[in-house]
Amino acid sequence: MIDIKLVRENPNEVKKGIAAKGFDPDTVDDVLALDAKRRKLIGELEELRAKRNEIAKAGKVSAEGKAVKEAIKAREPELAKTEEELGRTIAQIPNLPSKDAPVGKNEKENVEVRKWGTPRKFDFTPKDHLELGKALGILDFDTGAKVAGSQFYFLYREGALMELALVRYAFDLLAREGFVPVITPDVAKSRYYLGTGYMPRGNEAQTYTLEGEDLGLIATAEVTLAGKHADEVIPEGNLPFKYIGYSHCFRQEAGAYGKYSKGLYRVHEFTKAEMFVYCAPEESEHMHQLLLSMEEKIYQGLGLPYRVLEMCTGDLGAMAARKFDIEAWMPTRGEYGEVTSTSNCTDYQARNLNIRVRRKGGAVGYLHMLNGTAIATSRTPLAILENYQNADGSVNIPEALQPYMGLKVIKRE
RNA sequence: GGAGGGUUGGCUGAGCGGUUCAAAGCGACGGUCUCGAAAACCGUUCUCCCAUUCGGGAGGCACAGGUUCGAAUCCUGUACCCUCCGCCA
Repeated sequence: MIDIKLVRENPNEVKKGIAAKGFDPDTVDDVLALDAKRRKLIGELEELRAKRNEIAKAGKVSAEGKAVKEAIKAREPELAKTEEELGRTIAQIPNLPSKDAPVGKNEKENVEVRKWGTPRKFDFTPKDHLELGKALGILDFDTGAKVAGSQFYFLYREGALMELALVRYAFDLLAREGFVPVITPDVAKSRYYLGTGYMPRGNEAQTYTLEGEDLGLIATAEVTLAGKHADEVIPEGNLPFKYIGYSHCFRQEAGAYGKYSKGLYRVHEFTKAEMFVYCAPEESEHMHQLLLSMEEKIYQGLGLPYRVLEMCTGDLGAMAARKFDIEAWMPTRGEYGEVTSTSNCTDYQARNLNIRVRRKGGAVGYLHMLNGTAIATSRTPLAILENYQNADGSVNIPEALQPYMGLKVIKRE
């Protein structure tokens, strides 16, 4: 949620930020009107309550007291309704983009920050990961579809081992950097998936919900790691908290079909190691760069050529003030494809989940929250299979994973 | 799944229908003292609304309803935590 005070005091700046993100700036006027209405109702109601308190002091049954009670009861629903409406409306205002975020309408205007590595030139026609995985007997979408539906898959043998190796590789690397390894639940209550911005309904619905329960399958450990400290006030001296979380991730991907959606690029369930940071506001920009540098370290370690993109304002989404993606080279696509994303959500999620910091001076305020992909074990194996393939259909294992897998190449005799 | 017990400001913890407009302690912050610090002493330390200078008012005791002139306190429902039993990886 955005700071209502910011909307009141600086409506034009808020409108500008909203418009840059491609959201409707008129929402600001709706919020201001509802806020004014709310304050007027509070004034009236408080006057009545003061009267009630005065009458109650007399300490006896009174007809006037009864009348005031009825008047209060009659007015309270209108305030409740206004506040509910205000809450719903203000939730539609996204986090404002950072001043550093490049202005742009959509993903076409994202800015390439840098490139690392050189895409390999093949002296044979490279196969895509589906063909490679099937021939090697390590990746099986057919059985996934049979048992769970389309866009689910089974992993076998080295495919299964590679997933575990990738997770372990990322966990070991990040634990050395001071991130606390965490395994979280794969489900969370609605408050947490909604508070982190994952909707179960609508055009871009992500979250699967459990029938008859206030629970949803998480789309990322960001949800559970953000929920971990909900309603807490954390002493400044204890920050930052840096976590590397493991979870399965479930996504409806409603309406997300395109030419690159096949195979491991877009699936309903995958495993992910996700970084998550809580820090003081003035530290968040630095932490964001730290998360990005961790991601680059991971992909450099895997020897996958990549480029870093900074999202323009129009492609930031509601939560992020600033966001970087890493795109790894995907040979059969002939271009780079997203494998990580790191967002600085500033105080926006913290306000949703009521997570605050107690400053050294004694003041209390919302802290900043950031997330970043370490390894998604769907898209990263995709990139490994395609980049490390040999003419005979075997696939080399990146050096960094060899100790975890105990082999150097995946091949079938 | 069954039976009990519990949930109070940053923390510990009183209160169990009207001198409590949530006691007390701890911690934190400001001040006095000091060359400086510690100790001691004084003050501040939930949220919202109005005045925005002194201040005034309302709400808040897990959450949502209800009873009452008056609810942290009584009633109903829900969530979570603890103990025991059952079932089970």
